[in-house]
Formats: sequence, structure tokens, C-alpha cells
Amino acid sequence: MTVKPYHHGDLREQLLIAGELALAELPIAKVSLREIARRAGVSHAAPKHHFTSMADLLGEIAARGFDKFIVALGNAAEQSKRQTGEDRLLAMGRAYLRFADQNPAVYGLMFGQVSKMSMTPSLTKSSYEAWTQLESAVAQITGPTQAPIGATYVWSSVHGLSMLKAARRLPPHVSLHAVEEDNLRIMVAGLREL
Amino acid sequence: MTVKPYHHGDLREQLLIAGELALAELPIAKVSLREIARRAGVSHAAPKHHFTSMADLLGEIAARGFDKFIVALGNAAEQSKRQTGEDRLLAMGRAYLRFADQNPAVYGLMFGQVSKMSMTPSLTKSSYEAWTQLESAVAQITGPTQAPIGATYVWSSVHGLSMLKAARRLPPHVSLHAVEEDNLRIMVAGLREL
DNA sequence: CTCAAATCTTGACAATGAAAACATTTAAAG
DNA sequence: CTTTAAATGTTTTCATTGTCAAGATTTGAG
Repeated sequence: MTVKPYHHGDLREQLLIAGELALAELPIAKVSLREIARRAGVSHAAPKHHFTSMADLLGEIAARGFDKFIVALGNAAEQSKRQTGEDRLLAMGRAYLRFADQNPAVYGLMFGQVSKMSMTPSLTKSSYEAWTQLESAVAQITGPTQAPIGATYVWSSVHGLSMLKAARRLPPHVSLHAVEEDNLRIMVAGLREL
Repeated sequence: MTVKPYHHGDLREQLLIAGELALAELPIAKVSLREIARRAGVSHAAPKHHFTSMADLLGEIAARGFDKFIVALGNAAEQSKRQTGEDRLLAMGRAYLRFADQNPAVYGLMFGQVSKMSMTPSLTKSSYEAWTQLESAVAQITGPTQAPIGATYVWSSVHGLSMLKAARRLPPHVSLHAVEEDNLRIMVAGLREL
């Protein structure tokens, strides 16, 4: 019944970690399955026994990204639990933007085109949990009936800003830091009008 | 002084068109430089004389995407020029969402990671023009001083929804069509609170 | 201990982006 | 018109990639 049954250690876990490090360190074009295997110290075909494909591996990394994402937003919510629902949502929004800034590659994977990565069961599960978490925070402001539409709005608004920043599509005369607080503030205001 | 100086026709233009068609027809993973050359009826190395790299070609396609995008939003603005600024912004938002829906691959390119595509001068120029267009529409509601922050907010909000839809990250219990109008409505409400 | 399953390696394959060497067409200069 | 250099295309080559198949090794169940 041992869970780590073979000589190398837990290669599956090592590959996931190596993949996350590679995504953090290298330009995305240089992140290959073989490069990840290299970093894990195994042959280029070894991953096949743990992931059916490159897309499968990336899907798992994205799922783990959502798990960390949930923790980051959960911490922000926890630390502001004495405050109003709106302030808590602001705190979560800041945590969201910080996560995207600090984990650009994984974040890009989490919300990227489905083609490059498999929709693994754990990815579906983790992304759904992230959604539920946000919907709960919004429900405390709007009530449960309006929560789905409110959560969609909040997520769209914060996610859009993250993406525009990451893709460098905001014009130079827009101050990135100032724009974040303004955006979050307007977002909350919009939610009030729901 | 002829502008089309060689025997094949205007290969540069043909490659761009072939690339756009390939992006529209094929899964993104199958869109390669060689596939595009194949579709244009030339050897796989021919593109080198018109585009320094695959990323360069994709950058140009993204730039042309922005040009079409500008036209689409401009048409929406034109058709609603008798209406209020807010209604015009709503019309532009709908056009935005429609463009993203109808051109998923090019749209993904336009706002995708910079790594896969070069920031060519025409891409910088076209994306900046798109921004200016939106900022003008927002300025008619908020006044010029608040326009940059308002435009950032509006773009974030609509862009985020587009991305979440394209990446299929909205949970199944959220009605895609209903959510669009709601989102745009809240967006305008938020702008009022600016 | 035996032996089959799980795990890992080696070797192969087709496809890719890029670059170099070469051929052809174009058009400018005399 | 002829010469000639630049622009445009092709062929060939190269390193790299994801995937697969075949073989080797380790593991653990019986």
C-alpha cells in the first residue's frame, strides 16, 4: 500500500515542481516537456508514465495554480473578516492582482486557451472551487440570488485588468499602480448598483 | 516604383491572409509557419523574406486584427451616434463581445502573451488606436480628465468577460447570454460612480 | 523465490522554426 | 539592350520538439 512505489522518488510530483519552476524561470517558448524531464533528471520519455501528454501536465500545473490562487484569496479574506463585505472584496481583488503579477506564466496557463492544456478533472474541480469562493464573498454583499451575476462581473473586471497588464495593452499614460485601486473601487461601486 | 515587384503576386499579403484563415479553421496547435506557407503555395522558407520569424508574422496578423476590431467598434458607435453616450458605450461593448466570439483565435492573439508574437510597430500603433477610440467614447460620458481611468475600467470589464468566456472558466450555472447584458449594464453604472 | 506490473531508458519518427547556400526573377544603371 | 545587383523563392540542412514502440530495470504481490 505504499504510495511511492519505485526507485526514483515521486517522479510525478517532481515533474510538476520542475514544470512550475521552468514556467517561472524561462520564456514560455523554452518550456518543453523534454526540458522539464531534464530538470527532473530523467529521460525525455519518462513523463509518459505519469502524464499522457504535455497538455495533460500543463493542465495539472494549472490546477495546482488554482489551488494556490484559492489559498491566496482565502488568506486575504481571512485577514479582512472583521471588515465590511466590500472591504473584504477589495482585499481579495488586490490579492488576485498580486497573484497574477507574481505568477504570470501559471496565471496565463490557468486562464489561457484550452487548446494548449487539457481540462483534467482536477483542473475542472479547482477552478470551480475558486469560483465558489468568489461567489461566496460576493453573496455577502449582494445576497445569494444576485451572487452569480455579481461574481461574474467582479471576476471579469479584475481578470480583465490583470490580462491587459500582463499583455501590456494599457497605453503608457495609464499609471499601472493607480489604475488598480481605481478599478477595484469602481468595481465595488458597480456591484452596489446591481 | 511598382509596389508589387515580383513574379508570385504579393506574397506578404497572401501569407497574412493564409495565416488568418488557418487561425480561423485549425486548432491553434496546428497553425505553423510551414502550414501557412503551404496554404500560400510557396516553399516553407519563403516567408523568411517577408517576416523575420513566426512571431513577427503573428504580430502582423494581430495588428490587422486590431484594425478590424477598430472598424467593428466604430460601426457600432456610428450606428448609435444619435443615442446617449452610455447607450453608445453599450453598443460598443456588444460589438466587442461579438468580435471576440467571432474571431477567437485572432482575438486570443491580439491580447495574448507577448512571448508568442512580436510587438511589431504596426501592432503597437493599431492597439494604441483602438485604445484611443475607446477613450474617446468614455470621455463623452466622464469628461476628458477621467477618461483614461474610465477607459481602463471599461476595457478591463468587457475584456475580462470575453476571456472568461473564451477560456470556458465561467461555471455552468451562469447563463452566457444573460450575463453579457448584465455585465455591460453594471459596467455603465460603475462608470457613473467614477 | 517467481513473475508480472510499474517504471524508466533508448531509439526512432514526423514535424517544426530557423538558417545557409543556391537559383531565379526583377528592375535599376549604364 | 545589356549588365548587374538586389529582391524573391527553393532546396538542403540542423537542432529541437512531442509522441510512440521496444527493451531494460525495479518493485512488490503471491
